[in-house]
Amino acid sequence: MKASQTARERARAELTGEITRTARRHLSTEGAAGLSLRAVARDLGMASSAVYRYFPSKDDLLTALIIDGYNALGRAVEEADADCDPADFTGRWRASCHAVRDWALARPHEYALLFGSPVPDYRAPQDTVGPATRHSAVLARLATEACRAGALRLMGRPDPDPGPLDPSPAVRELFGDSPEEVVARALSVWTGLHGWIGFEVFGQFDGVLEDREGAFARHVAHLGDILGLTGRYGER
Amino acid sequence: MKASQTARERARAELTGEITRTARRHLSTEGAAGLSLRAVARDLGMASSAVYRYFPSKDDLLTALIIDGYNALGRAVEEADADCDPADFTGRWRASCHAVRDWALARPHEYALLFGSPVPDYRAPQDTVGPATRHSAVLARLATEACRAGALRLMGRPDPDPGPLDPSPAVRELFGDSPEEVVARALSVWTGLHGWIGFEVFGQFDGVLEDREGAFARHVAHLGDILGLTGRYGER
DNA sequence: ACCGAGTCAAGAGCAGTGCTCTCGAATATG
DNA sequence: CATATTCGAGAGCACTGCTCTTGACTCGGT
Repeated sequence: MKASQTARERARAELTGEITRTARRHLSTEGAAGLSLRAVARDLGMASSAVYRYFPSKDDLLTALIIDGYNALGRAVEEADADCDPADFTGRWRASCHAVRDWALARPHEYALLFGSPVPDYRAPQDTVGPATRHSAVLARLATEACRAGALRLMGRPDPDPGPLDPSPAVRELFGDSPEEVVARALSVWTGLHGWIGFEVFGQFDGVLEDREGAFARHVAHLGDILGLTGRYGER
Repeated sequence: MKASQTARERARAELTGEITRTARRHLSTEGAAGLSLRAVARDLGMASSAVYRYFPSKDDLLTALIIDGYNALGRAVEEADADCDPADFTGRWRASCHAVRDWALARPHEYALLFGSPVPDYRAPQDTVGPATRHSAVLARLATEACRAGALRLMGRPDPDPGPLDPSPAVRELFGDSPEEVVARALSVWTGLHGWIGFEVFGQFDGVLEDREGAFARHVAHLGDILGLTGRYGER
Protein backbone atom coordinates (compact mmCIF):
# COMPACT_ATOMS: atom_id res chain seq x y z
CA MET A 1 0.00 0.00 0.00
CA LYS A 2 1.07 3.55 -0.64
CA ALA A 3 2.14 5.93 2.08
CA SER A 4 -0.62 8.32 1.17
CA GLN A 5 -3.27 5.76 1.87
CA THR A 6 -1.56 4.95 5.09
CA ALA A 7 -1.66 8.62 5.88
CA ARG A 8 -5.40 8.72 5.66
CA GLU A 9 -5.80 5.57 7.67
CA ARG A 10 -3.36 6.89 10.20
CA ALA A 11 -5.36 10.08 10.51
CA ARG A 12 -8.46 8.03 11.01
CA ALA A 13 -6.89 5.86 13.68
CA GLU A 14 -5.52 8.98 15.32
CA LEU A 15 -8.90 10.64 15.52
CA THR A 16 -10.60 7.44 16.65
CA GLY A 17 -8.16 7.23 19.52
CA GLU A 18 -8.68 10.88 20.32
CA ILE A 19 -12.41 10.38 20.51
CA THR A 20 -12.23 7.36 22.78
CA ARG A 21 -9.71 9.16 24.95
CA THR A 22 -11.85 12.21 25.56
CA ALA A 23 -14.91 9.98 25.86
CA ARG A 24 -13.17 8.08 28.61
CA ARG A 25 -12.30 11.36 30.28
CA HIS A 26 -15.91 12.42 30.18
CA LEU A 27 -16.95 8.99 31.39
CA SER A 28 -14.67 9.23 34.39
CA THR A 29 -16.20 12.51 35.45
CA GLU A 30 -19.81 12.34 34.33
CA GLY A 31 -20.53 8.63 34.31
CA ALA A 32 -21.77 6.41 31.53
CA ALA A 33 -25.30 7.78 31.28
CA GLY A 34 -23.99 11.34 31.25
CA LEU A 35 -21.68 10.67 28.36
CA SER A 36 -22.72 12.85 25.44
CA LEU A 37 -21.47 12.48 21.92
CA ARG A 38 -22.07 16.16 21.34
CA ALA A 39 -20.01 17.11 24.37
CA VAL A 40 -17.16 14.90 23.19
CA ALA A 41 -17.33 16.47 19.75
CA ARG A 42 -17.39 19.95 21.29
CA ASP A 43 -14.33 19.10 23.31
CA LEU A 44 -12.55 18.04 20.16
CA GLY A 45 -13.65 21.13 18.27
CA MET A 46 -15.57 19.24 15.64
CA ALA A 47 -19.19 18.94 14.65
CA SER A 48 -21.20 16.30 16.44
CA SER A 49 -22.13 14.72 13.15
CA ALA A 50 -18.47 14.13 12.36
CA VAL A 51 -18.12 11.77 15.29
CA TYR A 52 -20.60 9.45 13.61
CA ARG A 53 -18.05 8.80 10.88
CA TYR A 54 -15.97 7.03 13.48
CA PHE A 55 -18.60 5.52 15.73
CA PRO A 56 -21.91 4.77 14.01
CA SER A 57 -23.76 5.11 17.31
CA LYS A 58 -23.24 5.90 20.93
CA ASP A 59 -23.45 2.20 21.70
CA ASP A 60 -20.41 1.56 19.52
CA LEU A 61 -18.47 4.15 21.44
CA LEU A 62 -19.56 2.53 24.67
CA THR A 63 -18.52 -0.86 23.35
CA ALA A 64 -15.05 0.45 22.62
CA LEU A 65 -14.82 1.88 26.13
CA ILE A 66 -16.06 -1.37 27.64
CA ILE A 67 -13.55 -3.46 25.74
CA ASP A 68 -10.75 -1.12 26.74
CA GLY A 69 -11.92 -1.26 30.33
CA TYR A 70 -12.02 -5.03 30.50
CA ASN A 71 -8.57 -5.20 28.99
CA ALA A 72 -7.15 -2.64 31.39
CA LEU A 73 -8.66 -4.43 34.37
CA GLY A 74 -7.47 -7.78 33.08
CA ARG A 75 -3.97 -6.45 32.57
CA ALA A 76 -3.87 -4.97 36.06
CA VAL A 77 -4.91 -8.22 37.66
CA GLU A 78 -2.57 -10.26 35.52
CA GLU A 79 0.35 -8.08 36.53
CA ALA A 80 -0.53 -8.19 40.19
CA ASP A 81 -0.71 -11.95 40.02
CA ALA A 82 2.54 -12.23 38.08
CA ASP A 83 4.35 -10.16 40.70
CA CYS A 84 3.79 -12.87 43.28
CA ASP A 85 5.63 -16.05 44.08
CA PRO A 86 3.77 -18.54 41.88
CA ALA A 87 3.62 -21.05 44.69
CA ASP A 88 2.19 -18.57 47.20
CA PHE A 89 -1.42 -19.05 46.26
CA THR A 90 -2.79 -17.12 49.19
CA GLY A 91 -0.56 -14.20 48.35
CA ARG A 92 -1.62 -14.33 44.73
CA TRP A 93 -5.24 -14.43 45.72
CA ARG A 94 -4.84 -11.46 48.00
CA ALA A 95 -2.90 -9.51 45.39
CA SER A 96 -5.43 -10.22 42.67
CA CYS A 97 -8.34 -9.13 44.82
CA HIS A 98 -6.66 -5.90 45.80
CA ALA A 99 -5.77 -5.27 42.18
CA VAL A 100 -9.40 -5.47 41.18
CA ARG A 101 -10.44 -3.21 44.03
CA ASP A 102 -7.71 -0.65 43.42
CA TRP A 103 -8.57 -0.53 39.75
CA ALA A 104 -12.26 -0.08 40.53
CA LEU A 105 -11.81 2.61 43.16
CA ALA A 106 -9.48 4.55 40.88
CA ARG A 107 -12.12 4.72 38.13
CA PRO A 108 -15.51 4.07 39.67
CA HIS A 109 -17.51 5.09 36.62
CA GLU A 110 -15.57 2.77 34.41
CA TYR A 111 -16.09 -0.07 36.87
CA ALA A 112 -19.79 0.77 36.92
CA LEU A 113 -19.83 0.54 33.15
CA LEU A 114 -18.39 -2.96 33.30
CA PHE A 115 -20.15 -4.40 36.34
CA GLY A 116 -23.01 -2.09 37.20
CA SER A 117 -26.51 -1.95 35.86
CA PRO A 118 -26.35 -2.29 32.10
CA VAL A 119 -27.03 0.93 30.20
CA PRO A 120 -30.53 0.84 28.72
CA ASP A 121 -30.99 -0.48 25.20
CA TYR A 122 -27.37 -1.52 25.13
CA ARG A 123 -26.74 -5.06 24.03
CA ALA A 124 -23.17 -6.20 24.52
CA PRO A 125 -21.76 -7.53 21.27
CA GLN A 126 -19.70 -10.68 21.12
CA ASP A 127 -16.48 -8.67 20.99
CA THR A 128 -16.70 -7.94 24.67
CA VAL A 129 -16.77 -11.48 26.03
CA GLY A 130 -13.11 -12.17 25.33
CA PRO A 131 -11.72 -9.19 27.23
CA ALA A 132 -14.40 -9.66 29.85
CA THR A 133 -13.09 -13.10 30.68
CA ARG A 134 -9.57 -11.87 31.09
CA HIS A 135 -9.53 -10.85 34.73
CA SER A 136 -11.69 -13.80 35.73
CA ALA A 137 -9.28 -16.13 34.00
CA VAL A 138 -6.58 -15.11 36.45
CA LEU A 139 -8.74 -16.29 39.29
CA ALA A 140 -9.60 -19.51 37.49
CA ARG A 141 -5.96 -20.23 36.79
CA LEU A 142 -5.06 -19.48 40.37
CA ALA A 143 -7.65 -21.90 41.67
CA THR A 144 -6.67 -24.57 39.20
CA GLU A 145 -3.00 -24.34 39.99
CA ALA A 146 -3.61 -24.31 43.72
CA CYS A 147 -5.83 -27.33 43.38
CA ARG A 148 -3.27 -29.18 41.32
CA ALA A 149 -0.56 -28.32 43.85
CA GLY A 150 -2.66 -29.68 46.66
CA ALA A 151 -2.87 -26.26 48.30
CA LEU A 152 -6.65 -26.29 48.38
CA ARG A 153 -8.58 -27.69 51.28
CA LEU A 154 -11.19 -29.57 49.28
CA MET A 155 -14.70 -29.73 50.63
CA GLY A 156 -17.74 -31.65 49.54
CA ARG A 157 -21.02 -30.30 48.31
CA PRO A 158 -23.39 -28.82 50.80
CA ASP A 159 -25.71 -31.24 52.50
CA PRO A 160 -28.08 -32.19 51.04
CA ASP A 161 -26.68 -32.19 47.55
CA PRO A 162 -27.95 -29.28 45.44
CA GLY A 163 -27.18 -31.21 42.27
CA PRO A 164 -24.40 -30.87 39.72
CA LEU A 165 -23.05 -27.53 38.63
CA ASP A 166 -23.45 -26.77 34.95
CA PRO A 167 -20.97 -24.15 33.82
CA SER A 168 -20.53 -23.31 30.15
CA PRO A 169 -17.84 -25.29 28.30
CA ALA A 170 -15.66 -22.19 28.05
CA VAL A 171 -15.74 -21.76 31.81
CA ARG A 172 -15.24 -25.44 32.45
CA GLU A 173 -12.17 -25.30 30.24
CA LEU A 174 -10.68 -22.46 32.25
CA PHE A 175 -10.53 -24.74 35.25
CA GLY A 176 -8.86 -27.66 33.54
CA ASP A 177 -9.30 -30.86 35.49
CA SER A 178 -10.26 -29.18 38.74
CA PRO A 179 -13.14 -30.89 40.48
CA GLU A 180 -16.56 -29.37 40.14
CA GLU A 181 -16.47 -28.18 43.72
CA VAL A 182 -13.55 -25.91 42.94
CA VAL A 183 -15.48 -24.31 40.10
CA ALA A 184 -18.50 -23.80 42.33
CA ARG A 185 -16.42 -22.18 45.04
CA ALA A 186 -14.55 -20.04 42.54
CA LEU A 187 -17.89 -18.70 41.35
CA SER A 188 -18.75 -17.86 44.93
CA VAL A 189 -15.59 -15.92 45.59
CA TRP A 190 -15.76 -14.26 42.18
CA THR A 191 -19.20 -12.86 42.91
CA GLY A 192 -18.27 -12.22 46.50
CA LEU A 193 -15.33 -10.11 45.45
CA HIS A 194 -17.33 -7.98 43.06
CA GLY A 195 -20.20 -7.76 45.50
CA TRP A 196 -17.96 -6.03 47.99
CA ILE A 197 -16.26 -3.79 45.47
CA GLY A 198 -19.55 -2.91 43.84
CA PHE A 199 -20.98 -1.87 47.17
CA GLU A 200 -17.96 0.29 47.78
CA VAL A 201 -18.09 1.90 44.36
CA PHE A 202 -21.84 2.40 44.32
CA GLY A 203 -21.90 4.00 47.74
CA GLN A 204 -23.72 1.22 49.55
CA PHE A 205 -21.18 1.41 52.36
CA ASP A 206 -21.75 5.11 52.97
CA GLY A 207 -22.72 5.55 56.57
CA VAL A 208 -22.11 1.88 57.21
CA LEU A 209 -18.39 1.42 57.24
CA GLU A 210 -15.62 3.96 56.98
CA ASP A 211 -12.38 1.99 57.28
CA ARG A 212 -12.85 -0.10 54.20
CA GLU A 213 -9.23 -1.05 53.72
CA GLY A 214 -9.03 -3.32 56.71
CA ALA A 215 -12.56 -4.60 56.26
CA PHE A 216 -11.80 -5.54 52.68
CA ALA A 217 -8.72 -7.45 53.78
CA ARG A 218 -10.91 -9.45 56.11
CA HIS A 219 -13.41 -10.03 53.34
CA VAL A 220 -10.68 -11.35 51.08
CA ALA A 221 -9.61 -13.71 53.84
CA HIS A 222 -13.19 -14.93 54.24
CA LEU A 223 -13.44 -15.55 50.53
CA GLY A 224 -10.12 -17.36 50.60
CA ASP A 225 -11.65 -19.63 53.21
CA ILE A 226 -14.50 -20.43 50.86
CA LEU A 227 -12.05 -21.25 48.13
CA GLY A 228 -10.16 -23.48 50.52
CA LEU A 229 -6.87 -21.60 50.50
CA THR A 230 -4.72 -22.83 53.32
CA GLY A 231 -1.96 -20.25 53.56
CA ARG A 232 -1.86 -17.34 55.95
CA TYR A 233 -2.71 -13.81 55.01
CA GLY A 234 0.05 -11.25 54.94
CA GLU A 235 -0.09 -7.48 54.84
CA ARG A 236 -0.75 -5.85 51.49
CA MET B 1 -60.59 20.33 58.96
CA LYS B 2 -63.37 20.51 56.41
CA ALA B 3 -64.32 17.62 54.20
CA SER B 4 -63.67 19.76 51.14
CA GLN B 5 -60.07 20.25 52.12
CA THR B 6 -59.75 16.56 52.66
CA ALA B 7 -61.23 16.07 49.24
CA ARG B 8 -58.47 18.06 47.60
CA GLU B 9 -55.80 16.37 49.62
CA ARG B 10 -57.30 13.02 48.81
CA ALA B 11 -57.28 13.86 45.13
CA ARG B 12 -53.67 14.88 45.47
CA ALA B 13 -52.70 11.68 47.25
CA GLU B 14 -54.64 9.73 44.66
CA LEU B 15 -52.82 11.33 41.77
CA THR B 16 -49.47 11.04 43.50
CA GLY B 17 -50.03 7.33 43.85
CA GLU B 18 -51.15 7.08 40.27
CA ILE B 19 -47.97 8.76 39.11
CA THR B 20 -45.67 6.54 41.14
CA ARG B 21 -47.62 3.50 40.02
CA THR B 22 -47.26 4.18 36.31
CA ALA B 23 -43.68 5.32 36.89
CA ARG B 24 -42.93 1.99 38.50
CA ARG B 25 -44.56 0.27 35.54
CA HIS B 26 -42.36 2.20 33.14
CA LEU B 27 -39.36 1.50 35.34
CA SER B 28 -39.98 -2.23 35.23
CA THR B 29 -40.03 -2.24 31.45
CA GLU B 30 -37.63 0.52 30.42
CA GLY B 31 -35.24 0.73 33.33
CA ALA B 32 -34.34 3.65 35.52
CA ALA B 33 -32.46 5.67 32.93
CA GLY B 34 -35.26 5.22 30.41
CA LEU B 35 -37.86 6.56 32.78
CA SER B 36 -39.34 9.71 31.32
CA LEU B 37 -41.54 12.15 33.16
CA ARG B 38 -43.15 13.12 29.89
CA ALA B 39 -43.98 9.53 29.06
CA VAL B 40 -45.53 9.02 32.47
CA ALA B 41 -47.59 12.16 32.02
CA ARG B 42 -48.64 11.03 28.56
CA ASP B 43 -49.74 7.72 29.98
CA LEU B 44 -51.86 9.50 32.53
CA GLY B 45 -53.33 11.85 29.95
CA MET B 46 -51.98 14.99 31.56
CA ALA B 47 -49.51 17.64 30.61
CA SER B 48 -45.91 16.97 31.53
CA SER B 49 -45.75 20.20 33.46
CA ALA B 50 -48.57 19.05 35.71
CA VAL B 51 -46.46 16.22 37.05
CA TYR B 52 -44.10 18.78 38.51
CA ARG B 53 -46.87 19.86 40.88
CA TYR B 54 -46.49 16.48 42.52
CA PHE B 55 -42.81 15.75 42.11
CA PRO B 56 -40.61 18.84 41.90
CA SER B 57 -38.01 16.92 39.92
CA LYS B 58 -37.35 13.55 38.41
CA ASP B 59 -35.01 12.82 41.28
CA ASP B 60 -37.86 13.16 43.74
CA LEU B 61 -39.88 10.65 41.74
CA LEU B 62 -36.91 8.31 41.77
CA THR B 63 -36.54 8.77 45.49
CA ALA B 64 -40.14 7.74 45.99
CA LEU B 65 -39.59 4.66 43.88
CA ILE B 66 -36.40 3.82 45.75
CA ILE B 67 -38.05 4.10 49.14
CA ASP B 68 -40.94 1.95 47.97
CA GLY B 69 -38.49 -0.57 46.58
CA TYR B 70 -36.45 -0.84 49.75
CA ASN B 71 -39.61 -1.27 51.75
CA ALA B 72 -40.98 -3.94 49.45
CA LEU B 73 -37.71 -5.84 49.53
CA GLY B 74 -37.48 -5.46 53.28
CA ARG B 75 -41.01 -6.73 53.74
CA ALA B 76 -40.37 -9.73 51.48
CA VAL B 77 -37.28 -10.74 53.43
CA GLU B 78 -38.93 -10.14 56.77
CA GLU B 79 -41.80 -12.38 55.81
CA ALA B 80 -39.56 -15.11 54.49
CA ASP B 81 -37.60 -15.04 57.72
CA ALA B 82 -40.72 -15.01 59.85
CA ASP B 83 -42.06 -18.08 58.10
CA CYS B 84 -39.20 -20.16 59.45
CA ASP B 85 -38.67 -21.93 62.74
CA PRO B 86 -36.92 -19.19 64.74
CA ALA B 87 -34.37 -21.65 66.05
CA ASP B 88 -33.48 -22.99 62.60
CA PHE B 89 -30.90 -20.38 61.79
CA THR B 90 -29.60 -22.14 58.72
CA GLY B 91 -33.11 -22.41 57.35
CA ARG B 92 -33.77 -18.75 58.06
CA TRP B 93 -30.54 -17.77 56.37
CA ARG B 94 -31.41 -19.82 53.32
CA ALA B 95 -34.95 -18.47 53.17
CA SER B 96 -33.80 -14.87 53.50
CA CYS B 97 -31.23 -15.23 50.73
CA HIS B 98 -33.73 -16.77 48.37
CA ALA B 99 -36.24 -14.07 49.23
CA VAL B 100 -33.78 -11.39 48.18
CA ARG B 101 -32.96 -13.24 44.99
CA ASP B 102 -36.56 -13.96 44.09
CA TRP B 103 -37.49 -10.36 44.65
CA ALA B 104 -34.60 -9.17 42.52
CA LEU B 105 -35.20 -11.55 39.64
CA ALA B 106 -38.89 -10.66 39.57
CA ARG B 107 -38.12 -6.94 39.12
CA PRO B 108 -34.57 -6.61 37.84
CA HIS B 109 -34.82 -2.92 36.99
CA GLU B 110 -36.06 -2.08 40.44
CA TYR B 111 -33.22 -4.08 41.97
CA ALA B 112 -30.81 -2.23 39.71
CA LEU B 113 -32.22 1.04 40.95
CA LEU B 114 -31.50 0.04 44.52
CA PHE B 115 -28.18 -1.76 44.18
CA GLY B 116 -26.81 -0.97 40.74
CA SER B 117 -24.78 1.94 39.54
CA PRO B 118 -26.29 5.09 40.97
CA VAL B 119 -28.14 7.21 38.44
CA PRO B 120 -26.05 10.24 37.48
CA ASP B 121 -26.48 13.45 39.45
CA TYR B 122 -28.75 11.66 41.87
CA ARG B 123 -27.94 12.14 45.51
CA ALA B 124 -29.87 9.86 47.82
CA PRO B 125 -31.61 11.91 50.48
CA GLN B 126 -31.66 10.87 54.12
CA ASP B 127 -35.18 9.45 53.76
CA THR B 128 -33.85 6.42 51.97
CA VAL B 129 -31.47 5.11 54.62
CA GLY B 130 -34.20 3.86 56.93
CA PRO B 131 -35.97 1.65 54.39
CA ALA B 132 -32.60 0.71 52.94
CA THR B 133 -31.52 -0.81 56.22
CA ARG B 134 -34.65 -2.87 56.53
CA HIS B 135 -33.67 -5.97 54.63
CA SER B 136 -30.14 -5.91 55.99
CA ALA B 137 -31.50 -5.71 59.49
CA VAL B 138 -33.05 -9.14 59.02
CA LEU B 139 -29.63 -10.56 58.34
CA ALA B 140 -28.11 -8.71 61.28
CA ARG B 141 -30.81 -9.96 63.60
CA LEU B 142 -30.38 -13.49 62.31
CA ALA B 143 -26.66 -13.42 62.95
CA THR B 144 -27.09 -11.88 66.37
CA GLU B 145 -29.67 -14.42 67.47
CA ALA B 146 -27.66 -17.31 66.13
CA CYS B 147 -24.61 -16.04 67.92
CA ARG B 148 -26.49 -15.63 71.16
CA ALA B 149 -27.92 -19.14 70.82
CA GLY B 150 -24.48 -20.57 70.33
CA ALA B 151 -25.34 -21.74 66.83
CA LEU B 152 -22.44 -19.91 65.26
CA ARG B 153 -19.06 -21.50 64.84
CA LEU B 154 -16.95 -18.55 65.95
CA MET B 155 -13.64 -17.97 64.25
CA GLY B 156 -10.82 -15.57 64.93
CA ARG B 157 -9.55 -12.80 62.77
CA PRO B 158 -7.44 -13.69 59.77
CA ASP B 159 -3.76 -14.09 60.41
CA PRO B 160 -2.08 -11.67 60.66
CA ASP B 161 -4.60 -9.37 62.24
CA PRO B 162 -5.98 -6.78 59.81
CA GLY B 163 -6.92 -4.54 62.73
CA PRO B 164 -10.26 -3.71 64.27
CA LEU B 165 -13.43 -3.28 62.29
CA ASP B 166 -15.04 0.13 62.54
CA PRO B 167 -18.70 -0.02 61.59
CA SER B 168 -20.98 2.95 62.13
CA PRO B 169 -22.79 3.10 65.47
CA ALA B 170 -26.10 2.37 63.76
CA VAL B 171 -24.69 -0.82 62.29
CA ARG B 172 -22.97 -1.78 65.50
CA GLU B 173 -26.28 -1.42 67.28
CA LEU B 174 -28.01 -3.77 64.86
CA PHE B 175 -25.72 -6.54 66.05
CA GLY B 176 -26.25 -6.02 69.76
CA ASP B 177 -23.51 -7.66 71.78
CA SER B 178 -22.26 -9.91 69.00
CA PRO B 179 -18.49 -10.03 68.78
CA GLU B 180 -16.81 -7.94 66.14
CA GLU B 181 -15.97 -11.02 64.14
CA VAL B 182 -19.66 -11.72 63.61
CA VAL B 183 -20.16 -8.23 62.23
CA ALA B 184 -17.22 -8.62 59.89
CA ARG B 185 -18.49 -11.93 58.59
CA ALA B 186 -22.00 -10.62 58.23
CA LEU B 187 -20.64 -7.85 56.03
CA SER B 188 -18.92 -10.49 53.93
CA VAL B 189 -22.02 -12.56 53.39
CA TRP B 190 -24.15 -9.45 52.85
CA THR B 191 -21.94 -8.28 50.00
CA GLY B 192 -21.46 -11.84 48.81
CA LEU B 193 -25.19 -12.31 48.52
CA HIS B 194 -25.73 -9.14 46.53
CA GLY B 195 -22.66 -9.82 44.45
CA TRP B 196 -24.19 -13.01 43.16
CA ILE B 197 -27.66 -11.59 42.67
CA GLY B 198 -26.28 -8.50 41.00
CA PHE B 199 -24.32 -10.61 38.55
CA GLU B 200 -27.45 -12.56 37.77
CA VAL B 201 -29.57 -9.46 37.31
CA PHE B 202 -26.99 -7.51 35.34
CA GLY B 203 -26.32 -10.37 32.95
CA GLN B 204 -22.80 -11.14 34.08
CA PHE B 205 -23.65 -14.83 34.17
CA ASP B 206 -24.82 -14.92 30.56
CA GLY B 207 -22.82 -17.55 28.76
CA VAL B 208 -21.16 -18.56 32.00
CA LEU B 209 -23.75 -20.46 33.93
CA GLU B 210 -27.22 -21.51 32.97
CA ASP B 211 -28.57 -23.50 35.92
CA ARG B 212 -28.45 -20.68 38.42
CA GLU B 213 -30.92 -22.13 40.87
CA GLY B 214 -28.68 -24.92 42.05
CA ALA B 215 -25.56 -22.81 41.82
CA PHE B 216 -27.14 -20.14 43.97
CA ALA B 217 -28.08 -22.73 46.59
CA ARG B 218 -24.43 -23.71 46.74
CA HIS B 219 -23.40 -20.08 47.00
CA VAL B 220 -25.75 -19.57 49.91
CA ALA B 221 -24.22 -22.59 51.60
CA HIS B 222 -20.73 -21.19 51.06
CA LEU B 223 -21.78 -17.88 52.55
CA GLY B 224 -23.35 -19.69 55.47
CA ASP B 225 -19.97 -21.28 56.06
CA ILE B 226 -18.39 -17.85 56.23
CA LEU B 227 -20.96 -16.75 58.73
CA GLY B 228 -20.28 -19.87 60.75
CA LEU B 229 -23.73 -21.41 60.50
CA THR B 230 -23.52 -24.98 61.68
CA GLY B 231 -26.84 -26.47 60.53
CA ARG B 232 -27.35 -28.48 57.39
CA TYR B 233 -28.87 -27.12 54.25
CA GLY B 234 -32.31 -28.32 53.28
CA GLU B 235 -34.22 -28.03 50.04
CA ARG B 236 -35.94 -24.72 49.35
C1' DA C 1 -1.84 16.23 -15.04
C1' DC C 2 -6.36 15.47 -14.47
C1' DC C 3 -10.77 13.57 -13.37
C1' DG C 4 -14.02 10.50 -11.17
C1' DA C 5 -14.66 7.91 -6.82
C1' DG C 6 -14.53 7.74 -2.22
C1' DT C 7 -14.11 10.15 2.22
C1' DC C 8 -14.86 13.67 5.27
C1' DA C 9 -16.56 17.77 8.28
C1' DA C 10 -20.23 20.72 8.86
C1' DG C 11 -24.93 22.42 9.18
C1' DA C 12 -29.78 21.98 9.40
C1' DG C 13 -33.29 19.45 11.15
C1' DC C 14 -36.26 15.80 13.72
C1' DA C 15 -37.96 13.78 17.80
C1' DG C 16 -37.23 13.33 22.28
C1' DT C 17 -35.83 14.85 27.17
C1' DG C 18 -35.96 17.72 32.02
C1' DC C 19 -37.49 21.78 33.55
C1' DT C 20 -39.44 26.78 34.00
C1' DC C 21 -42.74 30.24 33.38
C1' DT C 22 -47.07 32.15 32.53
C1' DC C 23 -51.95 32.19 32.18
C1' DG C 24 -56.67 31.07 32.90
C1' DA C 25 -59.75 28.03 35.69
C1' DA C 26 -61.08 25.54 39.61
C1' DT C 27 -61.12 25.34 44.50
C1' DA C 28 -60.68 26.53 49.27
C1' DT C 29 -60.61 30.27 52.92
C1' DG C 30 -61.61 34.69 55.19
C1' DC D 1 -69.07 36.97 48.30
C1' DA D 2 -64.37 38.24 47.57
C1' DT D 3 -59.81 36.75 48.17
C1' DA D 4 -56.06 33.54 48.20
C1' DT D 5 -54.27 29.35 46.94
C1' DT D 6 -53.92 25.45 44.11
C1' DC D 7 -54.04 23.31 39.84
C1' DG D 8 -53.67 21.89 34.69
C1' DA D 9 -52.23 23.19 30.33
C1' DG D 10 -49.35 25.29 26.92
C1' DA D 11 -45.31 27.54 25.20
C1' DG D 12 -40.61 27.73 25.42
C1' DC D 13 -35.44 26.87 26.62
C1' DA D 14 -31.46 24.12 26.42
C1' DC D 15 -30.05 19.78 25.80
C1' DT D 16 -29.70 14.93 23.85
C1' DG D 17 -28.95 11.03 19.87
C1' DC D 18 -29.26 10.63 15.27
C1' DT D 19 -30.14 11.46 10.02
C1' DC D 20 -29.64 13.72 5.73
C1' DT D 21 -27.75 16.82 2.58
C1' DT D 22 -24.10 19.82 0.85
C1' DG D 23 -19.80 21.18 -0.38
C1' DA D 24 -14.82 20.48 0.11
C1' DC D 25 -11.02 17.43 0.31
C1' DT D 26 -8.06 13.42 -0.83
C1' DC D 27 -6.90 9.47 -3.19
C1' DG D 28 -6.02 6.18 -7.25
C1' DG D 29 -5.95 5.17 -12.08
C1' DT D 30 -5.48 6.71 -16.68
